[in-house]
Amino acid sequence: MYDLGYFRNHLDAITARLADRPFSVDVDAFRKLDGERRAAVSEAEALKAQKNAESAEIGKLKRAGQDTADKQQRVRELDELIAKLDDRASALDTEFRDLMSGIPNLPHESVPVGKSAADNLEVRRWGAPTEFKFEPKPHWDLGPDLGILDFERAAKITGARFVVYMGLGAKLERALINFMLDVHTKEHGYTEVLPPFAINSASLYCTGNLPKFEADLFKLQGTDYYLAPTAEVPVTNLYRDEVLDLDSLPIKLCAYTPCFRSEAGSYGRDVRGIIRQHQFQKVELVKFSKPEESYAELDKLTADAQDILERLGLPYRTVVLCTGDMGVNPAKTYDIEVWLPGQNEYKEISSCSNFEGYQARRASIRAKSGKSKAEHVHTLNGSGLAVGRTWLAIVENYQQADGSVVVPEALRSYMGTDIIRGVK
RNA sequence: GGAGAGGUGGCUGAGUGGUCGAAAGCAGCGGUUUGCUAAACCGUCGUAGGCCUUUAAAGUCUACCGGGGGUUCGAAUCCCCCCCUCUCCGCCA
Repeated sequence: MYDLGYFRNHLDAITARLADRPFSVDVDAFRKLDGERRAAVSEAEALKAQKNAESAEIGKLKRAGQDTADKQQRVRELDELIAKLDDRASALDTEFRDLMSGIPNLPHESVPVGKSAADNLEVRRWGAPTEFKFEPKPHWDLGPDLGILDFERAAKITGARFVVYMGLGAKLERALINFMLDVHTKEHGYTEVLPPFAINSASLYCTGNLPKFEADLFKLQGTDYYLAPTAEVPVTNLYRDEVLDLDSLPIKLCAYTPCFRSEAGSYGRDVRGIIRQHQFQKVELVKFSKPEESYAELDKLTADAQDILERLGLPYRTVVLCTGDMGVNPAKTYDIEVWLPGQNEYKEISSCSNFEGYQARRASIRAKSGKSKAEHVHTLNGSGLAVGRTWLAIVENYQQADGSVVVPEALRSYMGTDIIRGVK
């Protein structure tokens, strides 16, 4: 959501930059609707002012003991007129809001122009793709062979795109969660949050998941609650409708949650293994920043996520998403892609974004210090990391010729073992 | 699930039909006083939208006292529904 005054006054520049996404702002429709809406509001408000004045008059006359029947009748008639104008004004206002909330965020000036993932800009590469003296297997073979992943039973108890982790597989997931939370809280300065996993529609609206992406969510029947698609939603909404102390910024939070996504529209993509599931675990990083510091904070947040991969010895690269590949809500996004030998490619394991004031305006998250007027903060978030994808990256990168998996040094104290062998 | 009490500005809290966008206090901001600090005193201090204006400010209007509907010429105040918080009872990991 844009600031209306800013949007009006920078219409040409905004329209030009959004064309890079590509998104075409219907400028004529905007101007027309904005004009009609303002005219309708003015008209209705003028009548309301008249009505309020007459009502006050009636009060005075009554206290003076005079008859006011005529005046009351006139206000009643005025009221009918106002009701009609109000209906029109609010209909136009709703239409206008829908138009505005459908306009994607303005890409930051540092975001490269491009059409697809092929145009993303690589900004960092760490390590080299793992080399093997044998043919590496994908995790969907390694996992079941080791008895640590069970797709068939997951399909039985729930359905497709769910998985059961068994034994050391379950423990590896838990170890990763604890490892990530420990590094972020003890060394990167984040405060741990454990939010509700079910969230209401207002929260989803503020982060931009609703109304546009309702189809991607699981809704709890008979309630206004949805299963969280990411901890970004509950954690960003922590300070919805609040005025924070500017001096307390940046606020740095991290949260472990399961994430639930219906994956509507992704049929046929990543169908094998645990790359794309209806439920996956994630440790999320969220920041509330001063506007002037938000890009420095984005770089730090991205570095915090990369640090996890480096400690685990997993090769990765980081790209800036180009205008054509980024989501509608962020102003800038870094994707961190981990090397997966089983697929022979780099695959997204974290997405770190600066939303600037786009979410904060929807959610009314502001900050002030003493003399300053409350201003909207900038919100940022990124995966730190997607646990399931980290799990499979370890299994694939640390696999041995005999099918066992070496546990990365950093996880051994959490795992209580340095190797995962088959239980059969 | 049952019974009761509540939800008012950044915070605390008064306000049961018109003079209420809302007392008072705290915090903040500007100032006076003052070796410094503290204190005291004076002033100021909500948000959004419309009009006016080149913009902003100022001015003015509209809306907002948990959310939605209703009664009334007029609602923070009365009525209905919902949400949330607290207390007690029941149930329960």
